Order: sequence, then C-alpha cells, then structure tokens
Amino acid sequence: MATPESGATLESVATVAGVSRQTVSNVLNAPERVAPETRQRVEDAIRELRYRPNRSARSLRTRISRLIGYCIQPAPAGNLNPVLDRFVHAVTESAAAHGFHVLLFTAPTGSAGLDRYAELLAQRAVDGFVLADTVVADPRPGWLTEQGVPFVAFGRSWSGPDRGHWVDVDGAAGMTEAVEHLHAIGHRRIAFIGWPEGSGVGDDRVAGYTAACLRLGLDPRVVRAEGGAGTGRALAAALLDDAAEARPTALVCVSDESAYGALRALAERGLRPGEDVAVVGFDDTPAARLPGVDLTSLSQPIEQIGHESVLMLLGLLGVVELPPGPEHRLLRPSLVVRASSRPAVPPTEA
Amino acid sequence: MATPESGATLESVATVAGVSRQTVSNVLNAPERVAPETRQRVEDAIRELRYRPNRSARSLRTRISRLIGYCIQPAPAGNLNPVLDRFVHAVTESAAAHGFHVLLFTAPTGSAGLDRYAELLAQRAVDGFVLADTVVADPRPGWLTEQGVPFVAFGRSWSGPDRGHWVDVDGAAGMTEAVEHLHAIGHRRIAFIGWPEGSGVGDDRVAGYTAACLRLGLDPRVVRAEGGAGTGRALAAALLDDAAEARPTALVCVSDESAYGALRALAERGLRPGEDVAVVGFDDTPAARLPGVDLTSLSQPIEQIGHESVLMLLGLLGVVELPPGPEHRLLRPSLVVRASSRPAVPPTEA
DNA sequence: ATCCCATTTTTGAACGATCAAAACACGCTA
DNA sequence: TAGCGTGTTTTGATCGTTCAAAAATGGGAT
Repeated sequence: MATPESGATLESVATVAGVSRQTVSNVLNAPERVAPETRQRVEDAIRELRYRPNRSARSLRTRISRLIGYCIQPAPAGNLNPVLDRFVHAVTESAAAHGFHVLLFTAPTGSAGLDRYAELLAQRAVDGFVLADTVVADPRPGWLTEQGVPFVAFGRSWSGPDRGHWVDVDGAAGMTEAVEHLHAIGHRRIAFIGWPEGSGVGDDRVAGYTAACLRLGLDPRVVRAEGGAGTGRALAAALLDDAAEARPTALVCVSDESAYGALRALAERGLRPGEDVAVVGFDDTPAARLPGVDLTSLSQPIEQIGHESVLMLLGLLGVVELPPGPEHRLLRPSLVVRASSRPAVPPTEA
Repeated sequence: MATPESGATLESVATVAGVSRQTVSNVLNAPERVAPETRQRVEDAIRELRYRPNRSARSLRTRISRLIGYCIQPAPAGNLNPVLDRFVHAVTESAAAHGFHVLLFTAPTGSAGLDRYAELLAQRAVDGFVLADTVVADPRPGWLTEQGVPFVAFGRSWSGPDRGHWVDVDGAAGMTEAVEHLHAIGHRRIAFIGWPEGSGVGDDRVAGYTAACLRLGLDPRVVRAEGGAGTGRALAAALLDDAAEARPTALVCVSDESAYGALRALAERGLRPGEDVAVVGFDDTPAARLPGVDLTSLSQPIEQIGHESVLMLLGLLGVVELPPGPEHRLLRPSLVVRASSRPAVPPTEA
C-alpha cells in the first residue's frame, strides 16, 4: 500500500538499520562522526521509512523552534500595496532553504501589540522576528532589543537611537536617480510631490531629490501634504496651474499612489504624461505597468530585502555565520522607465 | 528588575503554588476538576511567574501542534490581486482566537508541490491545511483526502469528484445580482465579458449571468477570451463597435481586471462609464474605488471566508464542535454600486 | 601480551508537558 | 468501625529528540 507511514521515529529507523538511536541522530546532525558504511545503512533506512525528525521533540530538546515570527498588521482598507506580499514570500522562501518556517500572527499596532510578541516568546514558539511595516516611533525595535530577542527589521528606526539590525531601501539614492534620469532627457523644472515632514521614509526621499537638484544646479521645489492619490492629484493640480514659464515639466512623486493622483490631474488638463509632463513614482506597484498607465517608478528589491533579512536573522541565531558586514544593509531601488517619462520630446528650455 | 523570566515551567509554578505539576496542568486544561481555592492559588502563581505552557512540550505529548499550514504560491508578476492578502489576515486572526497560528510555506504548483505538504506532515509541524489559489485539476484536495489529512479549501474542486471541505463564493449568485441591478436601472442589452470555457470559476459566473438574463427575458450575449485587462479591452471594443441598435448598454465582466480593460475601451471611444455604458466587475479590488475609476463590482466576503475556513478546519481537528452544516459553505458576494453603473440615465429602449 | 589513544557507537538523563491510574480525603450508610 | 462513593490531588510513564558521558572497537607502540 505504501502509505506514508508517518509513524517513523528515530528508534524505528535505528532498529531497521541495526544501530542505536543516537547514531541515527548523528547521521542527521553530525554525519562526520559516523563511519561511512554505517552512515549509508542509516540513510537507506531513513529513506525506506520516509523518516523526518519530529519538530516538537527536536525543538523541546534544543530550545530552537526553527520558526520565525512575522506579524501582519491589519491592512488599511483600499491599500494597494502589494510590496509586503512579495516580502513575506521572499522571507518564507529564504527561510525554507535553512529548514525554517514563518509563523504568522496578528497584533494591534503600537505598544499594545507587544503582548503578542511576548506571548510567543514565553511559549518558545519562535526563535526571532522579522519586522515589517515599521513606522516612526515604532516601539518594537527598542523593546525587542531590551529583551535580548533576535530580530531584523525591514526599515530603519527613524526616530530615537538606531537599535537592532535592519535592511532598508535607499530612498534618497532612488530619488536622486530619478532626478538624474529626468535631467538627462532634458527636464529642468522638476518638482517633488511629497508627504509632510516627519515621516522618516518621506523625508529620506525628499532629501535625495533635493541633493540631486542642487548638484545639477536645479531649483528644488517641494510641495507636501498628507494622503494618497487624492492628495497627489490636488498637489499636482496646483503645480500645473502655475504660469507657463514656472510650471514644472516633470513631477517626482513620493509614492506611486501620489503619482496616480498626479496622472489624473494631468488628464484633467489634457496634458499627456511623458510628452507634456513627465511623472515618476516610487514602489513600482503592479498597476504602474498596466497599459494606459505606464508609470515610470522606482522598484524596490523586495526579494533581496527578504533574503538578506532572513540571512541576518539566521546569523543572529547562530544558524549561519553572520556575514562580516555591519548591522544593517541599505539596498538601492532600481528605476524602471516607462512611457510616463520616456519619449522625452524635450521641453523647450528657457 | 521584573525580567520576563521566560524560564517558568509547570514544575516551577507548582512549587510556588504548593501543588503538583498535574494540578497546574489541570487548571489550564480542565479547571472544573480543581477545587476553587486551589485553582485560585495556582492562577496567582501563573500570573506571578508569567507562565505560558511551552508549545513544543505540549505538542510533543498531545500530538497537536496548533499550527495551520498555509502555502503561498509564487505570485505571478504584475498580479494585482490583494484578495489573498486579506484572506491570510482573516485566517490568522480567526486561528488566534483558538490558540492556533499559521505556518507559512512555499511550494511549486501542481503535484510537484505535494512533497512540501508531506514533509510538514511527517515532521508533525502542522495539524492541517487551509488551501487557497485552488485551480482546476488541483491535485491537493484529492491527495490530502487520500492521506486523511484535515484541510479546508477556499474554492471548490471544479473538476473530478468534489472531495473534502471547502468554502467558496457563489459567483453565479453574484452575477445574477449584477444583471438584476442593471435591469432595474433600465438596461436591456447586457453583454458578458468572460474567460474561455473550462475555468470553473469563470463558468460559474457565466452561468449566473445567463440564468438571470433568461429569467428577465433578455438575450444573453457572451464573449470570451483568455487573459486580463488587455483581453477585456479587446472584447469590449468588439462589442462597442457593433451597430448602434445591437450595441450593449451594459457590460458585465468576469473580473475587475477585464473591467479595467473594458473601461479603457470606453474611454478610447469617448463613452462615459455609467452614463453611456454601464460596467460591472468582480472582486472589488482596491483600484475599483479609486477616484476616476469608480467601478461597480462584486465584493467577496473574504474575511468571512477566512473565518469559516478556520472554523471548519478546527471542527475537523476536534478543537471546536463541527457546526451541523454540510461539508461546504457557499457565501454570496455583495454588489458595491459605484459610478460605473449608477446615474443610469436609462438608455432609450427599442 | 599489555597499555594507550583515537575513532565509533551506545547508554542514561533530560527537555516540559499530558495521560492513565493510583492515592488521598471526606462524608454517608450499614 | 468498616466499607463505599465522590471529589480532588499526586505519582509514574511517555511523547521523540539531543546532550553528556560511558563503553566498545581497533590499531600501534611498548
């Protein structure tokens, strides 16, 4: 019948191979200690019985669960950010390569959610955490550091001391690249549509834009407001309704969402994206590549971030040797040029 | 210092409370067997020591891991389906209410991925599975049933015998509601933009559309092709370029993606959605509610599906008593009416 | 033949919980 | 007083693995 016979244990494998428990265990955990011939016999028995070590038993003895905790925040309604989706996938995949799995849980945001982390630790359900959705003044990095819990965050801690290990995207570098691209195809009046000061991520991106402008001898022009597509539309509208000689020929947006708003503002004025006014977003959301949208955007190397986060965490856990680098990694986003900034009939320059 | 003192065990709690291990265990698992006064003393000790049962130890003894396996498929590039995101969240939340957590893993699609499921089972890492992304001829329900593994699928098995427990959305009912809505606001020539025959989900939706048309005395008109937004645009274009008296006044689309394509076809012809031609989609993706899109769509009760899936699975596991219902639940989507089908200046009818 | 050392294998104990059954306490009846 | 039944608590065994230390094995040197 060849049922999977999930009842195989170390003991039963040992019996079949004619050795003791511990020898089987050694074949799995320290093969070099076992004589080659014995090893072969044991491996055959393992295959024959389809043996897999029982996770709970192993975890009980070693105090390592081989599980990584990952908290999914309640997604705000109408959120079209599939970035975290890809991130989770990458984390899961990278973890699997080392026999680890991801344990999902939910928790309220802010310090109210710390209980859930504490609970999992007390139960010894996880060995460490990967944090995403980190926000300004996030209590988690500090708390976890205090507790001595291994963790890696996707996103710097923007306020307070920079505690713990993290991997992040260099938003400033990305925006600089965007400005340089626009400059290269002829644009000279490039404005920035951003968020209010105080959001770490937003400030980082503005900084990259401003630096690039200054370096290229352009006047930085930044407008800011709280919000998504709706706000982007309003901010863009104001810029586009400027007198013709002051009106920007290119809009760099802090996010794809703002950029969608900006595109709408263009459409309402009969302006063609890419031809009359260039638009660049950030995140490279799936909608950006839809026909008829075709938004130039900065793509985050999400898969790599997930991979590096896991590697860093496994390093902290002593599962792999920690690469010699620093406690953090800053990865560059890559500019994906589409129609919204391409054809570049270069605007006539004053 | 009040460190979390994660070293508390049954034994240490017992010592503090002046009772034996087993009594503490009983307080947790069968409180009615313990004298009220003793119980109080034990509960105090538990609080004082911040004791939480060690998951591995418990799981080793009881053979229940309190983990639910969930496989995330490699998302196809450019996938803008946030439905599964919400589903995972709902599953995680519902599971937490019963002390369960979700274990994420990845696996290739098709029968090549079954190994990963087998591996987790052999390790006794999970108690059962929640399946999503079920497709036609999905090998998983059959295999899991054969193995006697508890599982619940989001989505019927459309081909072969209907094996196992599932929760699904009644696509036919949704489409019927869409047609009735369009009929009520005056439309008489309602066409359907669908997928080729053979996709269970697509066929279900067409069936609902056709049934409604016949009941209302309308001529069903179905066009089909493989694909997403691009295809939707092409199919809609063909319909809209019909002679005026044959041209449909409303388009019911098998998915929001097709609907976005259809909207684009309208725009290219200077037709206003909702006023000249009504459009209805399916899924209520976030983009549907964007200003300037405003697509009427059928919203799937994802949270409820997640919740019911977990409940059903826990029933199979004997954790909660199985509700008396059948092996499956079919939930109705709800129609969210937006501008693309609203103002209904009713088209003049022949 | 004896002893020593390095290599390989085996034996008890432990991880922290629950199960099954035994022991204890107490009031009631015969 | 012995015996019984009910309610409460404790004791020993066990789940499947790994750790630590002990035991066996096999040469080579003395």
